[in-house]
Amino acid sequence: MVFRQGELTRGLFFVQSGQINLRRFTEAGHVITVHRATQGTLFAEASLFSDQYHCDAQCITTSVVVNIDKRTILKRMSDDSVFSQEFYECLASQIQTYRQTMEILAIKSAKERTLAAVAAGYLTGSIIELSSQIGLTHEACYRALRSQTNDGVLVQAGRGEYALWHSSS
Amino acid sequence: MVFRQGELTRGLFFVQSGQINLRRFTEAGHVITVHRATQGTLFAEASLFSDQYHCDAQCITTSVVVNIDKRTILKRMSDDSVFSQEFYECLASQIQTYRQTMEILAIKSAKERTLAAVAAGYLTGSIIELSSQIGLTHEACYRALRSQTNDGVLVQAGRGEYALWHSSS
DNA sequence: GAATATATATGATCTTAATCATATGTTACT
DNA sequence: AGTAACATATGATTAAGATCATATATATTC
Repeated sequence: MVFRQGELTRGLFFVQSGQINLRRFTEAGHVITVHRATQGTLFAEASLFSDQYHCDAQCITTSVVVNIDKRTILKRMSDDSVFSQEFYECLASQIQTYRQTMEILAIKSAKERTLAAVAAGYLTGSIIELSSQIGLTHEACYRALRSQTNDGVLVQAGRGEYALWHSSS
Repeated sequence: MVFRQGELTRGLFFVQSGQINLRRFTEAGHVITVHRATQGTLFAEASLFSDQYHCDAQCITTSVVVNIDKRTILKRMSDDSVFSQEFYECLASQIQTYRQTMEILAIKSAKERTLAAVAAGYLTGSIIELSSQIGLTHEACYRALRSQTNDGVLVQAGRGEYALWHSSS
């Protein structure tokens, strides 16, 4: 557990190795995966401008993360313009990721939604993980993958591994 | 067509009126709608940090967009640390907005999802608009609003206007 | 002011994914 | 090797929302 929802922010984090799930618990008891931080990326950037973390950060594999102190980074951002710019880049790419996830979530059909998620490269971990990211039960996800495989749109590379079918090129 | 995937970036855009679809073509030939930019919002923020646009931007209605020059904004960001910080906050708050929307989208029940959206202040325009934002048909949305009103959780302020019921405080 | 378009609203039916159930394959631990 | 825990996978049933249909209220246009 890197941090918990409601804890006072102590800055953002860099993933040196492993994967970290950012999950938020709603008052209705729902668990939603807000983001999955992967090796070489930052997470909790928005914490710079809020006092409390608004989600849980939990390692899903053995991970090494580096905590980047809040005040230190705010100071460096005003001093070092190159550093500052690279930081924006990072935020902008997160926005793109969220937008894409939302577009995928907007797809009604489970079959099509699952395909879109696989096409967008969301199936890196387990299928259960994928299903929570795209708002489906894992059963519906399995069925969608099977169905797309039967249709020849996806190919099953192994147990729990699916990829887009590349027609002859 | 505002810009195409692969074109050299010339900055970001502000939507004065209309709607613009951002679409990406995957290597397998699939089309993914990454974002639909609406009136009063920015899009292609990430273009500041890359040489080429990585998606198509196509108007879906007659639209007026304002191009904000890339070098101008980058220069100002390195010169003016206050502007820079405000821009950063703008991106960070966009991320939080997306997270909230995703949280609402993650609610399975139409009734609960609609309530959450109203509670979060999403019902500013028409109910049809709300329904498209939260991934429901407008019929399901009307029914959810009626049901929550019957339960006394919402009150109907007028035709197409609903608000949270405030118990005595 | 009449005609047209659009938003609100609700009923009936149908499709789909959730839920519940069960089986098997894989990994981790002892 | 045996067991526990978990992921993958699929079948059966159920519940929920989509779809189709219709009615009315409001807004817009000529």
